[in-house]
Amino acid sequence: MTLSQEIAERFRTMAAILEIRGEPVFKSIAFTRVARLLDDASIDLADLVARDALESLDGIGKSSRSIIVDFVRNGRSEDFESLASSIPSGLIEMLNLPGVGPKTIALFWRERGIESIEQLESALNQGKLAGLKGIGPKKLEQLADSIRMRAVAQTRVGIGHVISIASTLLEGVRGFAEVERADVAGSLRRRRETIGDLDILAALKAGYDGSVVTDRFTTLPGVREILACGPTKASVRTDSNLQVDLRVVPTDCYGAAIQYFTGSKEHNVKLRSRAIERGLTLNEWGLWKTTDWEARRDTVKATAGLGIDYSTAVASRHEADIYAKLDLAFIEPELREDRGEIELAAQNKLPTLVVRIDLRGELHCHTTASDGEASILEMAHAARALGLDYIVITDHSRSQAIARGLEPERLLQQIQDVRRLDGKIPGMTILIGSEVDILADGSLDYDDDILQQLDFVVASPHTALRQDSQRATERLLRAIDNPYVNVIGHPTGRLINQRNGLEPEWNRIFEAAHASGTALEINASYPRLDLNDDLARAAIKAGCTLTIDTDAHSTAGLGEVDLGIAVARRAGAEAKNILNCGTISDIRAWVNRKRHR
DNA sequence: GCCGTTTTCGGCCCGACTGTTTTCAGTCG
Repeated sequence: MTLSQEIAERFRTMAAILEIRGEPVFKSIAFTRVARLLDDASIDLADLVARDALESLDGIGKSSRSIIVDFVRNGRSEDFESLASSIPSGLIEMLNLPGVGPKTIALFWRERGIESIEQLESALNQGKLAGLKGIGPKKLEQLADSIRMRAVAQTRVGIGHVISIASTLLEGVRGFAEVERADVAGSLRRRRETIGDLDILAALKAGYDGSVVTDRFTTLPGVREILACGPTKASVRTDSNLQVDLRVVPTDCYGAAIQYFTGSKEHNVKLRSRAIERGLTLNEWGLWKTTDWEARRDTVKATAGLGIDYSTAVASRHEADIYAKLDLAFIEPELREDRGEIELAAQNKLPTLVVRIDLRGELHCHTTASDGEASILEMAHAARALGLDYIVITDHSRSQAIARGLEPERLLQQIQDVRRLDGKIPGMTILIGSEVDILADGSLDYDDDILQQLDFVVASPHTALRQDSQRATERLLRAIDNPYVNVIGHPTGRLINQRNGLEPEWNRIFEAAHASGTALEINASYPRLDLNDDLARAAIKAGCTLTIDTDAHSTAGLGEVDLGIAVARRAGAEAKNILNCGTISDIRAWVNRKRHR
């Protein structure tokens, strides 16, 4: 975690405290906003503080600036500490309990002296919560459930696990006779790397009752528990403990609804402010002239949106119309995080995001020579069948003994094999490379006289992934400095929800990679997705070139690139930012330029 | 707490569902 991200956590804590203290919500919103700003991997906090330029960031004012400066200069902040000591620290954790919010926490604390989840649990067991205003038998039952479930409920699930569950449920909903169409919304549609809960949106055919759809949804296979079920919304928990929300809307406002339920929340908040500036109101039913909407609001509430005439809406049926009528270019779901995309859309300066067909080659994959399942030729054929023009064979280097990493002699033999096979498949160029280990000290697993015989070199860290930031920085810088290294493979070594991987000083890494002509990989295999979206975004901002590689260990693996594309799109990447969206000549030029610099 | 081609004060997005209520507060996204 960088210093900036650590300070972001402090601001989140302060926001939580303000909520529990019952301060005006806008204070905690402001602190949460500062936290989001500080999460951005590309900001150089030390530099901003040194230049006294913090307040140039939209959302940071006097108070926040002073707190940040204190943390950066002294490692602590009196403002933070006095706020933190104003409530017991155990209260903050209670916010994680589903169904428990700041008001409830404050009530328990004030009326019953409860200061932690543990105390809440024992008070519950001893019946001490009975008689509190607004707390009835159902609420007590829900509390007990929340406490029991808290360990599992806290973690967001990796996108690789959610996708198959989502497609099964989506297929189920699409099968209902009353449903015109259905899609995934929420963070899965935005392709975030982890998913809190799954959102599905269904369009109801004219003349049908939404309750029929939500009721039937709760009986789909895999549904374990029903959390809520009304005429327009149902919430369930699956056998795999994933919460799934279904929303049912009339077809006439499907576009507004999919926009609304795709989020992110922050993106939508800003969009609605933009609507207000134009005398409009934006909600899940449509974009309306505010006066029109106010005349309809009561009807909508009474009929769940079925009793209104959508032809008077400024936009409702098509998602693209919502953006167009707000004078914005269409914003792809992957960009909807309020990271500047609305401002870019207003100036028609959004990036043209990379798409799968932009990819022309694979730069990182394995064969039976190390731990892959297919031969060189089988991999090359499969790549050609996917429409690719070139493939680089990059088996593991010798230190990866467990993956049958190649000793220099076997690598030299493989060079001969590839030279012999290249040209056998029309339209496909086969290159010989290696995924060479970056050892803990930054030295490489092969000598330069071996590396210089290869067409392309991926250098990756596989071990010593817990080393401190300074050593990690020196390690990666040393690898980047090697003239034969063309891309750093899965630069952090992280695995989603399993390990954090290396946390070097990214500004130095990006600068060196850019200056030396070394690409940085977005490894598309789950659970790697490494670099992640934030770091990839910062890398592009720093002028770096990226690759999108499958790291395939089988012919099927070569096709599993979509999550990597998604990461690149979330980073705002265009084809020109991605090395393997170039031709084979571009790849050779990339290699030669670094060797002769 | 932050911000300003309507504002340096007065706003700050919007609605669904639940539970405990006789009309609404709290939570959630």
